[in-house]
Amino acid sequence: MKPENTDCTERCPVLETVTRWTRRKDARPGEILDAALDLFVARGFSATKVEDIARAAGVTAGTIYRYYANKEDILKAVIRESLVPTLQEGEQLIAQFDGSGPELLAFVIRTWWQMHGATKLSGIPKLMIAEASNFPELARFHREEVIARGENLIASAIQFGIDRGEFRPVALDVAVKVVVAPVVMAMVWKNTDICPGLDLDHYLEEVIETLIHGLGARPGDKQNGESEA
Amino acid sequence: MKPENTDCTERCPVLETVTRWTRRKDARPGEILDAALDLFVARGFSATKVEDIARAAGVTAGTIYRYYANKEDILKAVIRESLVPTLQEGEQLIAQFDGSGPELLAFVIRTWWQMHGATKLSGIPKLMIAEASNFPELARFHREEVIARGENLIASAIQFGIDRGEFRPVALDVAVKVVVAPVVMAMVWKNTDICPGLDLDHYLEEVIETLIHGLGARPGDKQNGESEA
DNA sequence: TTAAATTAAATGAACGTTCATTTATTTTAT
DNA sequence: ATAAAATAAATGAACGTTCATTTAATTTAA
Repeated sequence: MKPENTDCTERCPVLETVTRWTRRKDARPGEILDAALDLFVARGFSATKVEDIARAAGVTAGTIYRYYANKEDILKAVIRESLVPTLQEGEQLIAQFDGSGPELLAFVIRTWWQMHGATKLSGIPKLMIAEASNFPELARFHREEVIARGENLIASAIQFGIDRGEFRPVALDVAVKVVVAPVVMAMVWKNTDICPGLDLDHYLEEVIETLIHGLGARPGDKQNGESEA
Repeated sequence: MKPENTDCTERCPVLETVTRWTRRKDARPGEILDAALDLFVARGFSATKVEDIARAAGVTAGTIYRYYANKEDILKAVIRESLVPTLQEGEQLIAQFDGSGPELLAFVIRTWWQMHGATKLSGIPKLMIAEASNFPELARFHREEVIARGENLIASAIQFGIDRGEFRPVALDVAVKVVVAPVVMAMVWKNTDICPGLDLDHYLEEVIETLIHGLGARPGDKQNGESEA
């Protein structure tokens, strides 16, 4: 009986030949990023050790430096490969959507939650909030690659509703934050035990309800572009 | 001409005698907490070195351990001494308030912002979001001493509006989060450069407007406690 | 045989905490 | 009052870890 295979690095099927490890140049990066996302989300960027990522990915710390220049580079890659693609997908979904402004806004929030909130990606906002000030280059990357595009997406949905007279003519940059804030907080709460018992789905539906009626056009509203009375 | 007094620790007036330091048993703790809050907020808990706090407070690292058992204890003291008292103050203000439900909600949010958002204390939510999972005891302390009391405060304001028929009968625990989220995010944004150009006061007024109308009672609402039709 | 992939060990800086020692202040005894 | 004695504040160096990154040695695959 063989000893338990506790720290064998191979994951691919190995039949007869007992090799200590196998060369898997193409599979490594993905496995490293998978492990890194899990750990970054659970413990934060600083608190995650490169060696932990390595162990979770079935390699040694040294190996990681063959694929990524440094720890920051790992997180950038995680964002680039797993988060950014979903934004493109989201942009397409919105372009195809057919319905009212309020319906579009609800759709955007629910889709956002399905694609991020309900997945491991929900941990990234907390990560960036926590580490942005200590890793400015990381913050810049995230702002340009993720936030800017995500907010454009929300902005277009709100503008759509304003144009149809269903939302009041709020300042777009501010309104975007009003929509973004409760959703981002939901992701933060999901990845912290700050709010143990909260039913996030219930919360989100209430957010949608509140936003749609809170942003809704009202009798006395002046039209977009009009000057003060 | 004397050499510049670069690292002299004394802050009290010293006339002739050049002393390396003075004993200031009663002044030290406050100065240490002041410095600690600044640094914790700016850099996060983990990233703040005890020696940095010491230097900023005009003492040495060793001195800090005369007053606080460890780094976590410093943060607890900061919260206990600077944040918790403002909650008591807030509770009183609300008890005295005279006005409608929507007016009370707006008052609570503006007061909260004046007392926390506009001060250094605004950095604490970011701090807790960032470190809660790595310092469970700190998280528990914050949840019990700060969050629980703060949410009771919000809850009572919303309940007041529901009782007067001005707000619709939302689930209280969820509604509290709907109110809390955009304010907490404002504090987070204020302490990160995630949203560089945002006008937070404008944002907050829009949040208030949106919440009041979003939570507002509407013709078809069933009364609190009624069963489904 | 060789080059690329991977490991394992080494490096060096950082940091929370401890503690022996120094120094300022307070108390005591005269 | 005063000076010696006692107390307690504060220092600063050192310890013991931890951890990102580097380097050298090994293993694999072609």
